[in-house]
Amino acid sequence: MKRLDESDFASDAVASAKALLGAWLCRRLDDGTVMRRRITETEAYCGEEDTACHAHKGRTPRTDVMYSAGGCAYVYLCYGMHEMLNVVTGPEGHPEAVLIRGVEGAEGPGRLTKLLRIDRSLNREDLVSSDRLWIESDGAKARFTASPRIGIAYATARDRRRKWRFRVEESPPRRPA
DNA sequence: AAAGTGATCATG
DNA sequence: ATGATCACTTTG
Repeated sequence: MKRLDESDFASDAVASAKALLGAWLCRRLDDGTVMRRRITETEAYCGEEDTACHAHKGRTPRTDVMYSAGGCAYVYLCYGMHEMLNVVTGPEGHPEAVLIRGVEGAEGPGRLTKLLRIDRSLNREDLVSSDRLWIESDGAKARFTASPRIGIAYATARDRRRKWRFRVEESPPRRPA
């Protein structure tokens, strides 16, 4: 098991979104407890050209963090109540991020942040060096399925159609021998 | 099906 | 200052 570093977050959001499936999202609370959950679902958001991406209208106070080099967290509040966790990827200056949509035991972007107590105080947290939030992986590639992204009705039809949502394939039900 | 909730950004 | 919008979840 290896902690992901700068090089692991350097690739584009689509590649990163696939690679993060099966990796462990790790969180250390102030009281010292550490939680680790396997990532089961991700979505890629890919630059100003991607009309589904928050940064498609350019750099604003909120999207500024997406322009930094891959490896930090982008956490924002959605619908006034759900904290959403993203991992910024790619080179500095190009706003790409992977939305973490689910971990084992907490399917749904708002549920996993609640479970792992992730909120906007972790916005801009450096996942490479932080002792509060990081990712580990054994490098194994998970089998996954690709489908269109959720909740992006505002995007162009072309971008709505892109299959940039990725989910680990469920292990086949074990049959008695 | 619809509410609940508040930050964000574009408009004035 | 105001108002529309929103990468969602829960409840009925």
